[in-house]
Amino acid sequence: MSTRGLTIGRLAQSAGVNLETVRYYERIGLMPPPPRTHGGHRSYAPEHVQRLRFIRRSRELGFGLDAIRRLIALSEPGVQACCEVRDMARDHVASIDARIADLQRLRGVLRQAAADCHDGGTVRCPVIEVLGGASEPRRLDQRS
Amino acid sequence: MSTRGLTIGRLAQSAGVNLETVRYYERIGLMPPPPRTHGGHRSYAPEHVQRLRFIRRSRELGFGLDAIRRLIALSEPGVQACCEVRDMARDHVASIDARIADLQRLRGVLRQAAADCHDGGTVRCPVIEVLGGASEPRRLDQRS
DNA sequence: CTACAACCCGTAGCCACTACGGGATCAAGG
DNA sequence: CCTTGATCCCGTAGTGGCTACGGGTTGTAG
Repeated sequence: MSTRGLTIGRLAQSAGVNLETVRYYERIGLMPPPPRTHGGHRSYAPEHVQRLRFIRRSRELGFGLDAIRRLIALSEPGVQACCEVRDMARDHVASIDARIADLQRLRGVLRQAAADCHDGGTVRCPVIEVLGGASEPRRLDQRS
Repeated sequence: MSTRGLTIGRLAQSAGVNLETVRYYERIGLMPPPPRTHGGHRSYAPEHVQRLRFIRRSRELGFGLDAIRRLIALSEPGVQACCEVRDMARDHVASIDARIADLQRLRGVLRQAAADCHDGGTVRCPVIEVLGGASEPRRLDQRS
């Protein structure tokens, strides 16, 4: 056969994604199961590259896989869903704003503590003091 | 016994941490295994509250559990390790800065795309266009 | 036809928890 | 003393988004 498709490795490479990740996306239904060769190897068409790039770019922009699933559905041709997509983008911007604000607060506290440590003039380490200090209960999120 | 310690529930409550999380911290060696009552229930002393608060506060400030382990070791009385602690704080500030910069970039792209969507004058959805577009390979991190 | 790369699949690991289930224990009230 | 109900015990599995491993099969270039 002359016009056979891309192997999973080439697909992954041309979309800039790990090979194992492609299989993972297929398992969770984010990439469609492609046709197989006689021997069972996956054989992809150029549309698959498009789709995988779309997913990667969306991930880069911070969307979760569920959101990406929705974005894919909304971007199907024939679906007039620009407003919904725009709203998702706006919501996401808002959550990014919140994350940034959060990080800036942490940054402030830590920088100050590290700065106080400047010339070792204090008896106790100011950073440790900050860590030991009390604070309002605040929910921890799952990031490091 | 009159002066018996706190139950795990009270400890968790007074440090503002989930009860299951305390047991998790013990499993991974972040909290020491406390004495037990006759019937096998954990019995904590006030120092444990201190330590758990330290951990929670460090988590809030974005340190990972391994880093916290190091911070705890460095904050033991008698250890003169203020500089190392300060360096850890500085490193952490740097990584927070990187994350903020990253998020601000995403934010810019998304906001622009959402703004272009303003009055539906375009044929295709600008947000979808952005998601479909190419970009430099960039490592994805594990956050949503 | 033989090497060897690339693929197959299932499973387990990562982080930092959180949740569940079925049983034991504790403290207070009757 | 006995019951009741809250709390605790432990082990295990699930979360998100991958990544890695191992042992076997297939595809392809020389």
